[in-house]
Amino acid sequence: MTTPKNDLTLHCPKEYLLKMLTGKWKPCIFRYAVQGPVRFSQIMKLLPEATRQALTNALRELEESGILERTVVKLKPLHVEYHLTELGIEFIPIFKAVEELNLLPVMQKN
Amino acid sequence: MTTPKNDLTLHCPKEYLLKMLTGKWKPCIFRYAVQGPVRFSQIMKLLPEATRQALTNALRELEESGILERTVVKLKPLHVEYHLTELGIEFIPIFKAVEELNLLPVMQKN
DNA sequence: TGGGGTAGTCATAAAAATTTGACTTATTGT
DNA sequence: ACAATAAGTCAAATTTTTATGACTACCCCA
Repeated sequence: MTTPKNDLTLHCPKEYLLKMLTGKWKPCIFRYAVQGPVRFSQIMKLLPEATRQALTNALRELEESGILERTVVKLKPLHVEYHLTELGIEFIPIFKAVEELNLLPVMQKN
Repeated sequence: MTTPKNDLTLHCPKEYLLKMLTGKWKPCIFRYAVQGPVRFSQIMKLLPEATRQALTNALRELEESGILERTVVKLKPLHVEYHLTELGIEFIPIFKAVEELNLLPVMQKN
């Protein structure tokens, strides 16, 4: 997401933000990050079906969107931590709104 | 979206819903539909960059997700109308949450 | 000096989404 | 009967996204 390929900003600047949270793994990662800082290895365990590549892509995009920040933690076993930025925190209500949906009619289809 | 290829339901049932609203044009169409029923031709005028095909795809997916309903209006010039279903109405708060984001830090990047 | 852990990168392949351009169907106005 | 409008469909090409598998870099401990 260096320069958004499918740039919705012209027509719908706000929907463009919705796009920032989409992709196969970004929503999941976002929700983990809401709980507190997460490590790369943690995410891999939480999402065993995702490949390293897929996760680094998702994380880079979340970074470039300004939603997550990556920091190297110089401790014990040196590791990397991802945490929500101020902008990222502003996205939380969107997920709150998703949480409050009545899923039943949808889930029954599957 | 016959059967979702990238099925997030296993890990994140709710994010799967977010996916229902994404794609290049679905968010835009959804927002028009929130204002009231919209016709195919109207949407084409509102989104001149989208092709017919792209719009029919998006509309079919929104239908299959149970968000929009398609009805043929037997009047004047016979036409087709898309309007939000009950489930669709439940999605409105998600967009409300998007509306309330502080966009400035993001928009300045572009 | 050599593992083991953590966090990646890189090139390539496969799959999914989107675009292109031509063609279709039904209804209506003249 | 003819053309126009509204709402499409279809096959093929292109673009974007995601997956695969091999390889790298850094630090720490024994």
